[in-house]
Amino acid sequence: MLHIHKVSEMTGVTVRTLRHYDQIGLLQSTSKTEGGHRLYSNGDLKKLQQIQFMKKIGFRLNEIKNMLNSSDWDWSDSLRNQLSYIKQEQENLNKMESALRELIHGMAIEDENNEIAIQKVMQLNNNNKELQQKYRKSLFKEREWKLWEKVPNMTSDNADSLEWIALIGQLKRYVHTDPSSPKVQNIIRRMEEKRLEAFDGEKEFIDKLWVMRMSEAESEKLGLYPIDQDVLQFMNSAYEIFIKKRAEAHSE
Amino acid sequence: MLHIHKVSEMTGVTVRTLRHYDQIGLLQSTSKTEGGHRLYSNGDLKKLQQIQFMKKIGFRLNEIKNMLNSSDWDWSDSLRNQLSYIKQEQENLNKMESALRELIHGMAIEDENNEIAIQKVMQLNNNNKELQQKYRKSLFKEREWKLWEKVPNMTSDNADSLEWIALIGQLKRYVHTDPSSPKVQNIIRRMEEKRLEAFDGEKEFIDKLWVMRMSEAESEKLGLYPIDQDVLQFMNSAYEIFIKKRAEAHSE
DNA sequence: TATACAAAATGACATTACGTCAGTTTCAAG
DNA sequence: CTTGAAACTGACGTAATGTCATTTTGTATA
Repeated sequence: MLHIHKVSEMTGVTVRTLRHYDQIGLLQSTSKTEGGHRLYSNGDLKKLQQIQFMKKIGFRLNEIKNMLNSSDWDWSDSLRNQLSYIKQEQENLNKMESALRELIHGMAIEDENNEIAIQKVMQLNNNNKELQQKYRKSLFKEREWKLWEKVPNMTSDNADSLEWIALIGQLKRYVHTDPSSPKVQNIIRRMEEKRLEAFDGEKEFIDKLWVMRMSEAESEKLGLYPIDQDVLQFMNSAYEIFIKKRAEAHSE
Repeated sequence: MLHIHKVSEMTGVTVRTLRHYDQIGLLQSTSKTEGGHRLYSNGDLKKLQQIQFMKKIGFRLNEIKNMLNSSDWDWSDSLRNQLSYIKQEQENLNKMESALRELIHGMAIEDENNEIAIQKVMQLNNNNKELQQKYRKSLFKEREWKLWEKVPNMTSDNADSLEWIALIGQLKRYVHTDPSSPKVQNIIRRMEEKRLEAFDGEKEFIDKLWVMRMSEAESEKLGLYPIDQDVLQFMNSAYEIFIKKRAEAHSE
C-alpha cells in the first residue's frame, strides 16, 4: 500500500492529478486510512499505467473511465496493444527522420521551393494522429465486441432481457417520427423504469447501453456502433425530452 | 499566397487554431485581402512548422511567440535540432519496447511481483518528458546566447546601454536588502524611464530583458539565466512594488 | 502523552489551447 | 448582379490540470 506522494514519485503523475482522478472516479485508491489518506495498491498502479497509455493515444478521461470500469478488461491484452502501437510509432519516426533529412538537404541546395518537403514533414505529424485514432478504434471495437457477446446469453433465459430487446425494436420503428410523441415517450419511460429496477448481470448490460447513449457523439466519429446510429440518436433525443418533461413536472 | 483553408489542409492544423494563432500574435499571415481574409506565405508555413515542433517539446504558445518574434531565428538550425530530437525519441521507443516485452513476459511467468517492471514502463514516459525538457533548455540557451552576444556591442558605442549595464550592476548590490527601499525603487524607476524611451537596436535588448523578467518563473525551472537568478528575482519584486505604488499614486 | 511539523485532505478559482456556435461579410463563378 | 461557399469576428464552453488557502492527519521526539 503506497501513499499518494510515493505513487506520484514512482510514476511521474502529479499528486494533484491523482486526486483529480479519484474525484472523477477514474482511479480510486483501493483503500484509505482512517483519516482519509489514500492508499494505492498494486492493481491501482496497473490501472494507472493503462490510463497513461490511453491518454497517450488520445482518449478523454471520461472515456477511459467508462472503458476501465466495464469489468471486463484485460491488462495483458492492453500491453500487447501498447507494444504494437510503439512499433508503429517507431516506423513513423523513421519516416519523419528521412523527411527531415530531405528538408535539410533540400534547403542547402535550393533554399526555396521546398514547400513540398515542409508539407511532408508536417503531415507526418498527422500520421501520428491517425495512428492514435486507429488504436483508439481498435480498443473501442474490442470492447464493443465483448459487450455484444453477452446479449444472446441474456435473451435466452430471462424475460426482462427480452423486453429490452423488444423495446429497442419498437423504438426502431419510430425512428423517423417525432421523439416527443406519446408513443415514443412511453417507450422511453418504460426503458427508464426498467433501467432503475435492473440488477445483476443484466444491470451491466443496461449500464453499458446507457454509457453508449452518453458517448454517442464520440462514437459517431468512430462510426462503429452495433446499434444503428440513427436509432441511438433518436433514443438520445427522446430521452432528453423525457428528462426535461419530468423535471418540469417536478418543479410545479 | 494560400488562404486559410488550404493551409489547414496542408498542415493538419485546424482553421480555428490558425485564427487563434493570429489573434494572439503568434502567427500572423503575411498579408490579407482587402476584405480581411488571411493570406499565408511560404515563410508562414515554415514558422508554422517551427511552432508545431516547439509545441511538441512542451513550450507554451506565448513562450513560442517570444522566441519566434525575437528577430534572430534560424530555421535550419531548428531543423537540425528537430532531427536530433527525433533520434533520441527513437532510442526512447526502443527502450520502451523492451520494457514492455519484459513486462509481458514477466506476467506470463509470475503474474505478480512485476511492480518493478511496471515502474520501468511508466518511468520511460517520464524519460520522454525529460527529453523534451532537455530540448527546451537547449533552444532556450541558444537564444540566450544570441541575446547576450549583443551586449558588448551595445556597450561599446552607446551611452544609454552603458547606463543599463550600470543599473543592473547597482541592483545587484542591493539584492539582499528591502526591495521597497527608496534606493532600490529609484533604480527601478530609472529603469522604467529608460525602458519607455528606448528605441532601435537597444529596444530589442531591453524588451528581452523585460520578457525575461516576465517569464522568470519558467526560467527558474530551467535554471539557465545569464543574469543571476537572485538579481532577477529581486528586480522582479522591486518592480512589482514600483508598479503598485504608482497605481496607488494615480488613484488618489 | 503532548507537541510539533511534514504531508495529506478539501475546495475554489485560474489557466491553456483550443472547440463550438451564431451572426455577418467577402469572394469567385455563372 | 446574385448567390453559395468559405471567411470573418465575437462570445461562451471545455478538459485537464495548476495554484492557493485552509484544515486534518500521521508520526517522531521531548
